[in-house]
Amino acid sequence: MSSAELAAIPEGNRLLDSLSPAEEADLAPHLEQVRLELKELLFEPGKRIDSVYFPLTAVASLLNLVEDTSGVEIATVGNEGLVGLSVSWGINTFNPREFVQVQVPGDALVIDAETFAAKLPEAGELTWLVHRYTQAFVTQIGQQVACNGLHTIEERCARWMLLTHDRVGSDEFPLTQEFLAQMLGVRRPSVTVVAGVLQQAGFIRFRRGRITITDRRGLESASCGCYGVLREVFDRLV
Amino acid sequence: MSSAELAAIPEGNRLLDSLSPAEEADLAPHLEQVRLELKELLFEPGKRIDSVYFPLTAVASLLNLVEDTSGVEIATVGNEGLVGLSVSWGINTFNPREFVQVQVPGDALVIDAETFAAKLPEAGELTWLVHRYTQAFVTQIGQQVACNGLHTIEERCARWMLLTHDRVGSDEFPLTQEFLAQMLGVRRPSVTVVAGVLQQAGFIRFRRGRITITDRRGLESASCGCYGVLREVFDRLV
DNA sequence: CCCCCTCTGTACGGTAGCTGACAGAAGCAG
DNA sequence: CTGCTTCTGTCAGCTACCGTACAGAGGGGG
Repeated sequence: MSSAELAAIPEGNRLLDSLSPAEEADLAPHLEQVRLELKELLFEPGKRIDSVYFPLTAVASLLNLVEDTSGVEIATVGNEGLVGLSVSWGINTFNPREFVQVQVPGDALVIDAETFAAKLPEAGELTWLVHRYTQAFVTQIGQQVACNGLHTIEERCARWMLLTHDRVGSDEFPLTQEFLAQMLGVRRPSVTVVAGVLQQAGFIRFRRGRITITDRRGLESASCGCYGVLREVFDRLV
Repeated sequence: MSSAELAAIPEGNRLLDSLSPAEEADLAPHLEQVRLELKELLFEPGKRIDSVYFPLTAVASLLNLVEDTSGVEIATVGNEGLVGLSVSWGINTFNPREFVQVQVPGDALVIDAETFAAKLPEAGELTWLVHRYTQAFVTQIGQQVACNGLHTIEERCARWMLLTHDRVGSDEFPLTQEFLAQMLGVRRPSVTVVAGVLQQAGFIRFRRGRITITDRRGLESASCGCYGVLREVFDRLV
């Protein structure tokens, strides 16, 4: 990390953007802007959590290691949230069966975990913000439980693309079918098939590791209701 | 509710049992013992949370309303935890798409939500307890995400029975196949089939709305690894 | 320019679980 | 005992998805 301190917090993270000037000024000196690269691991199973990340344009996934799989997605975090939430309830060691990986490269703000934890008991805006995000985060995972059990791969693919699209703020971003298959916990050829359907319908375009969203509305119609639910939760709570 | 105040906290809830005598004495006057009946709703979608429950022998489920389903299970809470956790992060209105239902009738301790919330900022044992349980709770849901997507109905049935068995402290408890099917988000006949297999193997016995666990070890072998993971998490954190 | 590697498309047999429908059995109420 | 309700068992056909395998196609590096 460089030691360049920030005088003001760059815009882009929806949580931090809603801080008052006073709290922003208080926090800014402890934040630092970094670039997160594709597939970079932010937290690894059982390791110490020493930083908390607020994504600006990057998107990361919380993944669960199950048996032989290379990780099923539990939740995604982008500009609406933060990575390392458990610090807020005093847990500084990462879950031994989970890890966090960058899915879409981009920028993020970083703060030292202990510094962050020390700010929370003051019960200011930041604390309330984190509490609201906690609620949104737990709701997101809960929805994911239902979605994974009930909905088709096509619906879930669409949902995933929409959620990511909302967070990167660009119609095109890197994504391989292999990667998406891992997130959803399904076979890669299954993704190829449904991606073909969605592409045929004109909703998306896949091109060797990059996806372009060409028709959001269409994609929404192909998705299960979970997308709408999650979107609404984040709009309400963040 | 009766207004009978408790001088000491009855044993049975693993969280409360680990409090020191001093903190126990502090909390006891605010707790009250109640009986929770089968299928009773503790929290309903979008309603105010005015009590927090610490199950003794009862077990409750957090359920997600998805479209037309009558609720898919997100998490179960028994004597290892508490119901109404979001109060600890300042959220007093229940999620508009979730509710909590009693699955296995039994006793619980109740405390007024505001009284409970007021105790937390003191950062004593109780707070730390709640924080550890928060971590366990989030981990449980995360595991459920992976489990729902990857494992067979038979494995998930076994996992569910084992988790419940751990919490009720009795080999027999009420359970219909219809109910279990709803929890897992599958059809009832599918449950009948796998229940038949498990019964044939001598692990359980179903008798018109009641189940008896006859061979835990066997049941563990039929379950997916998720049971072991969750068990380990609760033992470590609670 | 060519090679190679990664990513994507496709195919075939197999199976878990679904839809829908119905029949039997256990227990309760009269 | 009789009847009704609730719970459990079973079946036949169907679909989504899996396991596995292989063939093409885009694109960067030499």
